Amino acid sequence: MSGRGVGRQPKYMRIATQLRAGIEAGEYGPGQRLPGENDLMAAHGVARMTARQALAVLQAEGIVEARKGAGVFVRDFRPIRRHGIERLAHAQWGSGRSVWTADVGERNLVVDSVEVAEEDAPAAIAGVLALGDEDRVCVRRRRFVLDGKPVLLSASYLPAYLVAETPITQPDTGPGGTYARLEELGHRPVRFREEIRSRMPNSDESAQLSISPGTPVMLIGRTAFDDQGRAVEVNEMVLDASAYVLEYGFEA
Amino acid sequence: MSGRGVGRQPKYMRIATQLRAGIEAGEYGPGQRLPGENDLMAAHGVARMTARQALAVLQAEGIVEARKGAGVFVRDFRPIRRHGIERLAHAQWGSGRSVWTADVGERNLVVDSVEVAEEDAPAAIAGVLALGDEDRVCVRRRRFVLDGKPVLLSASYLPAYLVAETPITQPDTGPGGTYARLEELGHRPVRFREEIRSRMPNSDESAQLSISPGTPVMLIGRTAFDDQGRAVEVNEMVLDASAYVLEYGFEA
DNA sequence: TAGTGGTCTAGACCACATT
DNA sequence: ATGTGGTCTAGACCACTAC
Repeated sequence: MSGRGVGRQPKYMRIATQLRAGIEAGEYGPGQRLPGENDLMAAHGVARMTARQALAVLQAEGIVEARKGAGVFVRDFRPIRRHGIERLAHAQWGSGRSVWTADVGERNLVVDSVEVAEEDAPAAIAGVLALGDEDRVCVRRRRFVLDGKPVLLSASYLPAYLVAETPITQPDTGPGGTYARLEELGHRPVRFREEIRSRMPNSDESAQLSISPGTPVMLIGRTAFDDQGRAVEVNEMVLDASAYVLEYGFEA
Repeated sequence: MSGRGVGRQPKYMRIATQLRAGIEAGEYGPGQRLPGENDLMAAHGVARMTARQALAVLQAEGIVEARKGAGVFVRDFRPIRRHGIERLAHAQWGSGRSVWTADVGERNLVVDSVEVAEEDAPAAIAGVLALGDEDRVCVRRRRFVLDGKPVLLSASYLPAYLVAETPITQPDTGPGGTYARLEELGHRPVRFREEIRSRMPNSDESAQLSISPGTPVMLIGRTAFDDQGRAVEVNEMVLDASAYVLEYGFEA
């Protein structure tokens, strides 16, 4: 081999850096095709694996997307804004609107699939909801699709004995959704806590959200409390991080 | 080659899946070493590149960390909790405490480096702060280190003409920090907006936070408004996502 | 059909960390 | 000194996409 010690940097990294610069300079715009493996082999006189490695760097950074049989393309981002606080104001769900219409502006965010089940409570959930070992939970799993692309998985956990025989155990919870039903049950949510983390998706999340390599997920864990200070719902959400900006506004 | 069509899955993926299962089953605990490239080659009868690819999958998922010359190890996570709202309550900075002491509990989060400069405003910042083309900004760049590991980069932008000749242009802003000084200038922050995104780090962020492969960053963009509704500060933060949980609590 | 990215082999040398 | 992961070559066959 020749001159690896010279550049101080691995070849694949130099190639990746050069391509990245081209993208940032607008030489390759969003949606456009980059030089492929064969192009890079010829242009830089390297083996296929080395060219692949360079492209893999950009994929891992999430700025580029490989399409089998077609090429490698610059990714485009159009995240939607999720208002963490206003969207849960009582006026929103008190008036019969879906909590999800406030989010998206002109774009089309819809529920793709709903699945309701009664299950044993995972330990972490049971702890938050203050359930006993025997208590079960009602789980509402939903997937949301934006313009045809799945962007959000949601699993809502509620104490089974609390919501039994109510529309909450049905796919369609009726006007105002789960929170309006909880209010009718005497457990109006008055306080919320949201916890946000981020990590790379596991293979399951990756498949369900068809997440491209190099894209993390954001995890929102929301707990709803009634006026007794009692946790009545835990909602675990998994978001495609490239599709979302979360916003929180508050007073000092 | 033999039998790739049989398993329906690539070899490296089968190997990765098996290792992942071992980790989830506790067979390899946090901090423990996984079978290395040579082990996997022998155990599965594959070439080095294939074994590498399997380990690369787990690295990209952020659940495993390679240490050159030593081996591949299961990562350990101990995120710290950042309270997005209580921490900015007036009582916190009004009484002369640092905004950063409320966060961390027993652990040791300290400022590693401070850099203050007057610069031209980036377009996006200028827009939020409603600056003209000629206006400049005071930029306060800081890096925070938790138990020896850098976890947070912060860049605070303020209109230069507003903070000129004040302690805000000094590395040490005095008791209560920037917000206490803004209050003395008649621009007490009364409202905040935080926007949260997540993506993979660029090479600069990766280096400054020494982020391991497969770990995203969270970006918090905070805007502070005074009682005139005027934006007086924009703070752009980059967090190591494996080190943080963000928390927001609010009323319905 | 031609070209693309995806997987895989069987070698090699290197810098590095631990023993 | 040994073993580890990191880089790289030069081949190969495959499935897929676009024409």
